[in-house]
Amino acid sequence: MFRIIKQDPYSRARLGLLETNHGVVETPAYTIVGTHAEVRAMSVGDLMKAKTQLLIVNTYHMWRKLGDDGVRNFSGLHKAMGWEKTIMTDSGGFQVFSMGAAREHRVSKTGINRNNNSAPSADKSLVTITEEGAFIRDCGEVYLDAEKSIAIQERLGADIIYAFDECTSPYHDYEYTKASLVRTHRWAERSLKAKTSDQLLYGIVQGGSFEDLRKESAHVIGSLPFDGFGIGGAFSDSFGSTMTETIRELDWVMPLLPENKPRHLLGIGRIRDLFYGVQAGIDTFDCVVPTREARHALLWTNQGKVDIRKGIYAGDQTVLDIECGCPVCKAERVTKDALHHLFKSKDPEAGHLASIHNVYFFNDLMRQIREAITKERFPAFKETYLRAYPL
RNA sequence: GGGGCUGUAGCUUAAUGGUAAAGCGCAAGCCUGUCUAGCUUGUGAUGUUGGUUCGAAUCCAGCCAGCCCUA
Repeated sequence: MFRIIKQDPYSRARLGLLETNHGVVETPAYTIVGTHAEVRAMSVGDLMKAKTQLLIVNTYHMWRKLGDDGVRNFSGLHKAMGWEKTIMTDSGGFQVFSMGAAREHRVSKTGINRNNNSAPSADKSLVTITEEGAFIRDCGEVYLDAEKSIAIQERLGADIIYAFDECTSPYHDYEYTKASLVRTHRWAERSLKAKTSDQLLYGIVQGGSFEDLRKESAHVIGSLPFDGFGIGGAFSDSFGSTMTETIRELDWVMPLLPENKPRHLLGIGRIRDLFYGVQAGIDTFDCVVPTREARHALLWTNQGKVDIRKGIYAGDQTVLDIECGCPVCKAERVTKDALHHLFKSKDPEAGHLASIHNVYFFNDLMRQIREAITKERFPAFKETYLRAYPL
């Protein structure tokens, strides 16, 4: 289970050990996203070398990929992936959002989607949500609900699984958000009831950006016999910009959740987010940013964020990040020039090397945060780091 | 020396005599429980001088440049 081994005297941050069926996760920790049971552009060996402790796989996508029969006969994620450490699966609730309200409202996880030039037909919601569950038009209509999600997640066999929830959009009004919240709470109880395995089941707190709903959700979900809690929702803002919304929501929610159980911030994880999340008492994070941005040539380094495609890096024979201990920077000493040209020529090795670097960078940042908490200098570390790296 | 071919953006190519397009490059931005190893925006050209025409990248002539053939 979960053990808090040190409480930060200056904030709600804590150092913990999350014991799962596949190893112990030192928290605060980063979760790398491997949607279809593989982290794009990375092998299991790469993930190990990049100090990865745990992965998250997506239930909806695995279900769609394998089919009902494939799920029934599935050998389990650990075996299928060759990954012996901790794995969590998302419930599929977020896909209901991203294919539904997110599409219709043209929003992403953290705000208005500026990349909204898609054809009008692409903006129609593909989802119909009822009290029972969600109907999704995805190459024919499919149906997902709490019992189904839990059944699939049990077959997938991750160490940590999530209750089926509905994620709301920042453009949903109070009325809708409240109705959705009540439904998510009923789905949470159904998820608990449906589970027959010894997997750890996390409940998900929703409530949008409404204080009373967030608090109500934290109270209701927090009092159910879950093994841990996810903080979900699409935020109308991220820590990265004005850092008002999400941090405010965490301040409402976190004090109401049981202290001794792990908390996971779903889908959030840029650098600022991590510091403010840890400070608020978050134990684990997951986010596609390290891997997706790596494939999009955006590298997070100790010297700041680098878009390695830019022309100034052509001919730059210095190592990507001289202060980085990752295999790409330290062992292979890959230069900015080399990475630049790999990206320019669309060589698959570009995304591969970039992913190793970014994943290592985020995992190592979490290690430094744990070390700072151990030494009781988390606030100072946070201030120093964010001053040098205001992203 | 003679003959031929070709000259459009930094590059590679479009454009029945009728608003000079595109890809790459370059530049700026975006990505947060992955339908995205991707997306958006911007930059920038008819070798040159004349002629024909209401109108020329396009037709004609001279010049310039490159390539080919030939003495």
